[in-house]
Amino acid sequence: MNAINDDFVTRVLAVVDAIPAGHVMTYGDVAATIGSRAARAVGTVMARYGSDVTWWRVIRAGGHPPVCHEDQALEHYEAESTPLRWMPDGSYRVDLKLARFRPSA
DNA sequence: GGCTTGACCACGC
DNA sequence: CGCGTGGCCAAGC
Repeated sequence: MNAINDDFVTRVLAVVDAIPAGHVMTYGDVAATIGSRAARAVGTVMARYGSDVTWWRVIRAGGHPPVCHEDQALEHYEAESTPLRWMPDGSYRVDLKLARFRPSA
């Protein structure tokens, strides 16, 4: 589209920033949205530049947020009313069926 | 130039 | 989506 977003990192940040409150996207979906399959690269970018975006709206395909940030993300999910699914062993996961945001639709 | 790392995904059990 | 294995892609050295 534009030359202002020709950086891989900038595209990821733009997609994440486009996710509305209460919705989440998987790394693979973000990668596919920018026209790539580099789900891992998306995560790496988030780890470096995620401080400037709503990184908690980007999770894995299993519905589990970053291993070192699950408690941080949880507080954001409660604040954004994101649908959560609590597991019997005390853990939780985002309800992808309800919270998964699709830019294609 | 190539090798290693990484907030991953799809598939099989 | 419980767990383990292989593979794709991009950035850093």
